[in-house]
Amino acid sequence: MAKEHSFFNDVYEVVKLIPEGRATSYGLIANYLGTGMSARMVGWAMNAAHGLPEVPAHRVVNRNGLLTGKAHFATPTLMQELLEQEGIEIVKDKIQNFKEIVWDPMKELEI
DNA sequence: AGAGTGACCACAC
DNA sequence: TGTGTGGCCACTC
Repeated sequence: MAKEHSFFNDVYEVVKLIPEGRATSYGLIANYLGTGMSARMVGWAMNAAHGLPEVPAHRVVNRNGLLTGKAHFATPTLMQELLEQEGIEIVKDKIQNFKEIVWDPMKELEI
């Protein structure tokens, strides 16, 4: 454990910065962190983020805006519920206006 | 130390 | 929601 400067920590920091009503994708985070970071690693980090309530993993979806990780939440519907609560429209586990609500750290944080 | 796996992404068919 | 394959890096056995 000893978090130190693991990759996960960086991912968590970015995810925590995601504003309400917005969402981002694994690839965007990976692209933002760059450095050998791959989208799979972001997913892996999220897997470790399971016990971190401070990390809104429900705001992280795949590039299509599809809630691929919903199965990993407490309940399969929890992810959608949380997102809808923030005003995000979801149909069939997919964010409708994803490209409009997407929060790209590379643009928002401007490296 | 080699192989398998993963909450992905991009490309080809 | 099309399906299949390769690639990416870290972790586990």
